[in-house]
Amino acid sequence: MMKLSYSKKELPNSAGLTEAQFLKKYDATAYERPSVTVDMVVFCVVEEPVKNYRKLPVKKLRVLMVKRGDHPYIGQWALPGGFVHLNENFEEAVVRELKEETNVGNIYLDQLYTWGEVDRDPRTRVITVSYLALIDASSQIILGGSDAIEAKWFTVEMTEEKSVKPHGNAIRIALKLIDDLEVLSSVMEKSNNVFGKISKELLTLVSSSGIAFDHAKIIQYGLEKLRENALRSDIVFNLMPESFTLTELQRVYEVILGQPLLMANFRRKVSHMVTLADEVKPEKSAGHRPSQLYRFNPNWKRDKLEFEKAKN
Amino acid sequence: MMKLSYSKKELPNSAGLTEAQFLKKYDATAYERPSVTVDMVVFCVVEEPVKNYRKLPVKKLRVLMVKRGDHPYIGQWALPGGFVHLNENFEEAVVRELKEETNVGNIYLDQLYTWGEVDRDPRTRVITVSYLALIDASSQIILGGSDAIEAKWFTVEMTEEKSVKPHGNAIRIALKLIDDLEVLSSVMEKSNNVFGKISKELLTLVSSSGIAFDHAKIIQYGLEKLRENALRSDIVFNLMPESFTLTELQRVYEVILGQPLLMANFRRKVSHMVTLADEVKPEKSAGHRPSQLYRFNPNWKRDKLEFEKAKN
DNA sequence: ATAATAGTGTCTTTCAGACAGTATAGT
DNA sequence: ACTATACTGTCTGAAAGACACTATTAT
Repeated sequence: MMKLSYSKKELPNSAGLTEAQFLKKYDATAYERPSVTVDMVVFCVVEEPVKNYRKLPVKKLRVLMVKRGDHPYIGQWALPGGFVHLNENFEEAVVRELKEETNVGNIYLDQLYTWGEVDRDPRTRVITVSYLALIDASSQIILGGSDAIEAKWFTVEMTEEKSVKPHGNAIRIALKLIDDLEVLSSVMEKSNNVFGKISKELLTLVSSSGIAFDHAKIIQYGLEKLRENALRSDIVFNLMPESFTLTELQRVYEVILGQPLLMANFRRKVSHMVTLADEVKPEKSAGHRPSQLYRFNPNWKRDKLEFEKAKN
Repeated sequence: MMKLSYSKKELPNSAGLTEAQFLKKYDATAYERPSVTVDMVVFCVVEEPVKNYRKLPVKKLRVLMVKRGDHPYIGQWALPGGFVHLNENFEEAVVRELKEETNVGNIYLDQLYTWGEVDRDPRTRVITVSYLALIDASSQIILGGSDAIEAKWFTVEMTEEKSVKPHGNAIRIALKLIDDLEVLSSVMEKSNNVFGKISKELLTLVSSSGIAFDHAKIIQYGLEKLRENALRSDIVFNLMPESFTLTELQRVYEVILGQPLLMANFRRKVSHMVTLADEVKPEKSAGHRPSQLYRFNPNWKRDKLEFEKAKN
């Protein structure tokens, strides 16, 4: 190894500059640079009452959308989000933007994907770091923050359907965002494109009505990740209130996964992630056996390990 | 609903501008903007010969690194990558940068994570979209592309170790990048931080020797994702040559997962993803039963479905 | 009694883990 | 014969799926 007569910090570059000199001279505006934003896919699950007084309310998955007040896509609905300031981290930007539109504080955040297609915004090159946010519907959000921004929740419905294509098969995905007043919709197509021996999943936007930019794709991606992680982790509990019945929990899983689950098996699966709250759900005129309330056990992984150790 | 006298495109905003007028006036430089780069974690698996003539060569996981010729971190090793041009997509930038340093063409790419901490680069705010790239070692790469950039492969070794902390437990991760001439190393810590009821995994850099920026974290993240996906998908085949023996395939899985696998079970697991190549591995003085060659079957998912249908 | 939800027990099927056993080459 | 890799068969136990059965409440 070469013997250094400089300390690391003083090592000069090919122009003879030390690091301190180099940084002083560095021109951050030498190249044209893209805009960077964060967008949030904020999900929550709410109950919709049902006519039959004995039946349980139906759970619906909702996503938060914001009405665009300016070009481009003026009047259409977009994901909440905004530009990342130079002196803030992504998650700080997410929290700040969310505060401007809602009063949400401490929420679950997870980075989803970064969208950078050249033409995705007609104004200029805009790169969007998207985040999945999950909130508990009982901590009711007051929409409309400091700005006079129009924001509301839409019920999410997504259906998939195989479509036969000349070059291999594809899946057609229909996304509907439903509200008392309007229905937004989008059709996407997921195809398996093969480059040489490498096959890659490609999601393309076929049509979009009322949903701005490529935000339908971002919602689809967010829901897909939520589905994948629902069975592998405990993130679903971020959608639950402090205490809940196991049936309520099951309905939340079902609305995320888009399919019914068998009660006995579901309870076996989640049993080690919850603890009995030792209370019964207070219901007026339930007309059926009262249900136990449970809480999420944040230490379930450790507890499970100890339980299995004790068994052997 | 309000009746519109304008078509959507002609709808004026609050300043009375149509979309065309708005876009013409739009000043893309109004706000200060960050730099955006792509960085690639390029893995391959190579064989290291062994003294005993009968024993099989040992597989090693390698990652491609580039020597920094300028400040900051001059003389240290960094992931290959570079600035994203305004008129190119991320993957185009990745392919372009990879061409400048190697002669690699058609390779597997998958977006990993976007790193945006304010202080991660001393020059200015730099946001990095990281990509996982897998290449087959037999398609031998010639290092050093158009530029006179010094690039080479380092063997990756990562060990994890529990460390007890006052606030909950943490995992200490030691990363070593090994080469004939030098050893780079880094220590990281993965902790479970709890904010309210939300618990979040946090990876922090404890120390880094010879590895520039936060690139040790990016390598760790890339290897973690590779491990997770190795068992769930077929991406490992992107590390394999056209034809291979099942033992070779198993060794590649083992070096990724960092643990030995039982042969019989492994073969059961991968059997439906490969097809017999109807050849035997040409070996000089093997001293053991010759092994069959297999190829990856890109249609294994469809074939598996049909096979299960036929059974019922 | 009825209809609704709440909750448990258990059979079956599937799949991962462990391991014993056989096959085939070169020295 | 020995030793190395190559490959198969099968036992076992854990987990997932399916479903029957019991419990409790208001009307």
